[in-house]
Order: sequence, then C-alpha cells, then structure tokens
Amino acid sequence: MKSLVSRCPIEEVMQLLSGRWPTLLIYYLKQGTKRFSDLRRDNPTISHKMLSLELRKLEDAGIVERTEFEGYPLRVEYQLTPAGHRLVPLIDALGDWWETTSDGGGHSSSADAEPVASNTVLRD
Amino acid sequence: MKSLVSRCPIEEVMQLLSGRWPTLLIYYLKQGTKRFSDLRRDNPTISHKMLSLELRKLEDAGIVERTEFEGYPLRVEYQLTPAGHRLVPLIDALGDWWETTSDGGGHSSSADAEPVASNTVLRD
DNA sequence: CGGAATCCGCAATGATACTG
DNA sequence: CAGTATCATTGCGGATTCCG
Repeated sequence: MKSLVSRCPIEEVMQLLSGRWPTLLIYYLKQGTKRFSDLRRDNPTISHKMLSLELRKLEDAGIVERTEFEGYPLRVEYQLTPAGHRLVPLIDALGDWWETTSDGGGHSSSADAEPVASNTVLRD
Repeated sequence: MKSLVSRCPIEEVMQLLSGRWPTLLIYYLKQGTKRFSDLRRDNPTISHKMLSLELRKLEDAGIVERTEFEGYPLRVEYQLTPAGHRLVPLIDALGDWWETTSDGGGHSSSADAEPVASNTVLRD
C-alpha cells in the first residue's frame, strides 16, 4: 500500500497502522520508555530492519518520540508522544470489539489484554 | 502478514483491517446495502479480484453479510452485519484522531468525513 | 548498541480470460 | 452482473553486512 486513493482520514490512518507491527509496538510502548533492544525482546520475531523501519514510520507520524544518547555504546530510547497516548485507547477498543465479536470467551479485556509474542510463535 | 505472532486481540483485528481496502469498504457499506458494482464505482482503483477477495474476508469475519439473488443478470448485495455496524464508530474514531493529530484544521469530523476515492487519485 | 544499505524469496496484488 | 482461475509483477519483510 504505497499511494493513497482518497483524502479520507481513515485511509490515511490505516496506511500508518496497517501491518503486524505498528499496533504491537504502540502496545509495548504504552508501558513506558523502551530502548531498541527492549522492543526486540518484546517482539522476538521482528527483524532488526523492520523494527528500525517501523519505529521511524511511527516517529515520522508523531506517535513515537526518539531520544538519542551519544555515549557509548550507542543508546536510543523510544516513548509515546501525547498523540500516541491518545491513540492507545482507540486501538484497545478495536481489540475489545474483536473479542466480543469473534467469540464469547472474554478471557481478558481491552486495557489489560497482554500480547505474548515472547514465546508464542504461530507459524503456518 | 500471514501468520500471527501473538494471541493478542489487537494483532488479530489488525490482521483483518490491515490494508487499504477493508476500512474503506466498511465505510461505504455504512451507507447501506450495496451491490458489487456499486462498490467498484465507489473505489474505482480496486481490482475486480481484490474487491471479491476483500469482501469475502470481511464476510468470513462476520462484518459483512452477502445476499445472492438468483435471477438474471446475477445480482448480489452486501451489507454490514450488526458487528460491522459496531465497528464503524471505532474506525471513525481513528480517522478523527488522525485529523486532530496531523493538523489543526478540522474541516470535517468523524462521522461525516467523506472519502472521495471517486476522482481524487493521488499517486506518489 | 542502534541503524543504514544490499540482496533475495515469497506473498500479496493486478490484468486477463473464462464460468454461471 | 458477479465471481473464479491463471499468470505476471511488485514490493514487503527477512538475513546479512558494514558504519557511527
């Protein structure tokens, strides 16, 4: 999905949030400031490159703020911007909608649903 | 994005809504019952095949209901299910968030933002 | 440690033709 | 009109390597 088809804000947001990682990263960032390697630990399956790319995308969109510490070894921290924080409940609402829609087994609800990417890797 | 990485509902919803078309189709379907060709008119840039694929995906997800009329010429109508209707405001909220975030010019707000895919094609 | 550049395979997408 | 099947193409996403 490279070029926009309409000027519709919905399409523009989806262009930003589409894909497996954006919402997941936002989710983990919700927990507070994270370093690059922290996020890699949170999502073991994302490649070095993808993480870097996705973070930049979110940064450009003003959802994530990047802070670089020049020392050694290089160190960079990421955190949600206010806009990013405002986005969180909307994403949670979608997750909530999904649970109440797809099944009746609400094992965990919106604000507390915990991704478990760490060890549960489901491949086709 | 084929396989899931976590059992997180957020990731599952995104797997469904990711891409350019799902949200756009839901948006147009919000207006009421539509035929296949109506939806093609709404989104001139979607291919015949894609529309068919995306509609099936939404149908399988229980967001869209398909009604087939056996007469001739063949005729099929699509409409949002109750679950689909519940999803609409959530998507609108995202569009709303985008507008208040990316700029300060709130020219139109959530429930009334109108996609104009019909003629405004922006390529990179 | 964090990130950019490169190469490459595969899945998603699009064009076309065919069926009911 | 609506949908499927087939084939060609694109570009995402992953592995690797080099730079700061």
